[in-house]
Amino acid sequence: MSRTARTRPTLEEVAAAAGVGRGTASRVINGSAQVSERARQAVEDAIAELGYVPNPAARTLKTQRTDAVALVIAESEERVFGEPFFAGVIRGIGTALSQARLQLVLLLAHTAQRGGQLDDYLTRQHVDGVLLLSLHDDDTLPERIRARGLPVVLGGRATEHQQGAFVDADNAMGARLAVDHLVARGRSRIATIAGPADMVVGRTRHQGYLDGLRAAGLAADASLVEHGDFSLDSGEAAMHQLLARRPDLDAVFAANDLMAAGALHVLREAGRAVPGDVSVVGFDDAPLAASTHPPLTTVHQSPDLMGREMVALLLDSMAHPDAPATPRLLETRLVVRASS
Amino acid sequence: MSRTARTRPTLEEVAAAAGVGRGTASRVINGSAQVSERARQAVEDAIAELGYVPNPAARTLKTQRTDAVALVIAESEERVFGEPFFAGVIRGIGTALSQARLQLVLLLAHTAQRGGQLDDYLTRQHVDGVLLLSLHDDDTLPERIRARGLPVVLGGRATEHQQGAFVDADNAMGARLAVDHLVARGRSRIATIAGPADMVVGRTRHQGYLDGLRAAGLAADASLVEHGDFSLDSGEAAMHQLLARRPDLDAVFAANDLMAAGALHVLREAGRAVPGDVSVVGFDDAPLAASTHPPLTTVHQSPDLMGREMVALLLDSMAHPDAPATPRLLETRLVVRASS
DNA sequence: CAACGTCGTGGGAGCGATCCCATGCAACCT
DNA sequence: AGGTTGCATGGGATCGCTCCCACGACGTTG
Repeated sequence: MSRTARTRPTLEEVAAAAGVGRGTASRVINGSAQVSERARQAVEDAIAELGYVPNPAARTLKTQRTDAVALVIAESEERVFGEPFFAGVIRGIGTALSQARLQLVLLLAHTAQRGGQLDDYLTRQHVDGVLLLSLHDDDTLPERIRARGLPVVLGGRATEHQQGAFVDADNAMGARLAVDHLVARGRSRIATIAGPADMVVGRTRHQGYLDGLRAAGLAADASLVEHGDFSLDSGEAAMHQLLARRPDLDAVFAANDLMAAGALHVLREAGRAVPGDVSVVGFDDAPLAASTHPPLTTVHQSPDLMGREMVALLLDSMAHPDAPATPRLLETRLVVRASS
Repeated sequence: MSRTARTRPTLEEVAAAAGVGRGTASRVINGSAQVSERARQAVEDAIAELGYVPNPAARTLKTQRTDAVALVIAESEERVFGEPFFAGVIRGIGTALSQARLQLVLLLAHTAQRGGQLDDYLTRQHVDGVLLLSLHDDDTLPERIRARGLPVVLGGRATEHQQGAFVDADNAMGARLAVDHLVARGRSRIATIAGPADMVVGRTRHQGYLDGLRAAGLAADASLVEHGDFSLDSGEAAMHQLLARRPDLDAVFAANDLMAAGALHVLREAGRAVPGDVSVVGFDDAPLAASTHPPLTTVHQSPDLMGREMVALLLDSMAHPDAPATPRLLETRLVVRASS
């Protein structure tokens, strides 16, 4: 523990201390069955005694595995941090990777380096696999990485027809649940504050909203649709528009909680009782959903699980490089609070 | 570019293709001056031709440098993500490290692994230096790492008398600026919604508040002090308390923007005009500060800069292992908006 | 013109692990 | 008793790089 250990001990020294050969010591460390109990004990004692830690560089050089995985986050999407949802995903990733004893190398992809520096880095020489979070529609990065023979898993889809392995929340079904719930509450003039039309999440949740209306036999009405950009401000602005256009609306489904919170403000200022006059449902089940006034009914999705599933998928493709990529849609569920 | 490159080329092959020896090729790659123009050109051409990327494991094994830096985030403080401030710090760290061509290894320290796994990882064998974000008061991790001979830099202080290298915002001066500003606006019954008393940030900003009062010749009054936990809710609760206790207050300094936003809500509901009756100043200059009603006057600090300074300090101690650690306090400045 | 730097160069040694092969030994079978 | 199997073992070769030393060619100097 408190030895000055200027230079770390090598496997050779451990073997010597244990009175065995290098090969046997290596076998103990890598958990081979072909070792006598006596030798195993001696080696383990020596390891503890000397405070031995295997040198990962030497191991990588020989095995051609790095035991590291890259998490790439596009700079333009750096809001990724700062959003509780992505924070949760990263946490899930971290947990799952550390259980698998893999290192997490964080790559914040600056526009400058996207050219080639990033691509050069994403090689078997540096990492065994790649996780990608939140890409643009047109990004060819996944294909480029795959072309280099590295397994990739995306968090969220970049397009509706995403190729390869990805993990995404079942956004359409989530939105559908929200609308079903509003219908069950007897609402019939259900407005939506949709996300940006140029983002898959936005489009998919909007589609789920439409599906829900159709299933309930309600007509889709463009005057009940307003788009926001997932920010609180945009939620407020959209709610103003909707109220002006359709003062008779009796429910609002917002594509995320932040916009729903904005809607709540505006409804309150406009003197509409929630949920008396208007029911409001959000999406995400973000921390703030529990502390709005009134607390927000919302569609729950689990960021932590998303991160863990991304890692699970990646481990799969690392183990079976030629198996076909299996996307995974994560279940959502409705959390009913006081706003509906 | 599009070659199938099943196995990456080695330095040996580059040298052969360029018609030079391994040594010369290595010199070109590492920018040695002792190379003829002709040889340099030949090697560079061969590198481009073959798509050569040096094998970092081999390099590390030989040089004993990893060219990687760990960023350790304590799990209990995982809110770190999800907060715009820390998101900015991480971004600054990422930028600075990539400019220095260092890799960022993210370690989310789970309580389980804190025991020894984490300690074992933090060795010269794995990383060249360590960045620590947001520790608990009693954490001995920095000392343990330093004992292993690894440079460490903290972001934020764990105690008032923090040993070693750290970067922190000048919180006391920032709070002082806020109070000075309120005094200049003619306010004299200045309340504060302070942070938790068991956090250095909370204590330091509170101290700055007291300093400001003293400088203005105003008496510190316990009835004008309420503590929150940096959340919006706690800001609202604190504001209720303050109003009940001191209906005559004419200004509030909140230790962060979120609590200030909570205070704004409560003041508005209580019918106090801001800034007519009460001036409000926050701390952080978080994104939300610009979109409160009214927009919030606040103390600006730059998370991005904090991240970059942490890296600068770390690079320093990596270059001069025996130089004394120099902490760095970052300037803050007041951003005056409509709330004061 | 011999002696001596200087400069560019090639290639050996070695970093610390893993893998594999050859070996020794005990146990089991005929 | 002799042969065969099986298991635990030690150590050589190897991964791809950097460092260092030795060497030849050239220019400078006494």
